[in-house]
Amino acid sequence: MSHYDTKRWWPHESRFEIVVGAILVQRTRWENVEKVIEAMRSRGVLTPSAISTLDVLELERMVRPTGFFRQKSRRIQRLAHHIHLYHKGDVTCFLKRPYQELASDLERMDGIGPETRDAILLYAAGHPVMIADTYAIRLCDRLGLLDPVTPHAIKNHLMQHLPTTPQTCRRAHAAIVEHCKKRCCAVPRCSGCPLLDMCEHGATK
DNA sequence: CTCCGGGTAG
DNA sequence: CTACCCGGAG
Repeated sequence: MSHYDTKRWWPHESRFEIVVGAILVQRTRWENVEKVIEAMRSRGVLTPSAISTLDVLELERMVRPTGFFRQKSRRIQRLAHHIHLYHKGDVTCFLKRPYQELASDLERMDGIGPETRDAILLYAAGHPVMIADTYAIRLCDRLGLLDPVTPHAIKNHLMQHLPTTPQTCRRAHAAIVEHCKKRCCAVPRCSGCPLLDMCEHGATK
């Protein structure tokens, strides 16, 4: 798990790219996100100001491979417009504010729920936050770690048991995603799983 | 063909 | 709970 690093986990060339990617990746495979990001890059629109003035139909065409293209394109454009309007189009300016201020700012945005908010807080803004995504929820559920498996409970649980630096949060998140992709997927591959002896789901199979 | 993926809003 | 939506795997 120590060979994970942010660049590898969330490849990017700018902070804005992380923010856009966080919305694009919702219910979507990362490979499709990369295609869209690459299309945007070659079109030269990977800045808040460029996105906010872009024809929404053109944005839709680029976003299409990640699904939910009408929603996502508009949500990205609104976010870009917000940064363009209130932060001079400077993403760093938008991100480099006190945790609470940024968090509640993100929560007001259309298309940014708890998970996307936390992903942006961790990967783009560098705040130490654990991300309770589908993977973490499924894993905790099967392990039988928490009685009510809620995102909030998972977040607290993880942050209680790990030193909460941005680095450890990223590595923990990466490790959970990797494990769930390889083993604890929708149709789990329990045989040979390193967590089998501590897993309720595996024990009953 | 069906199912699934680093969710969110109503 | 459903709608939003595409691309890939099986």
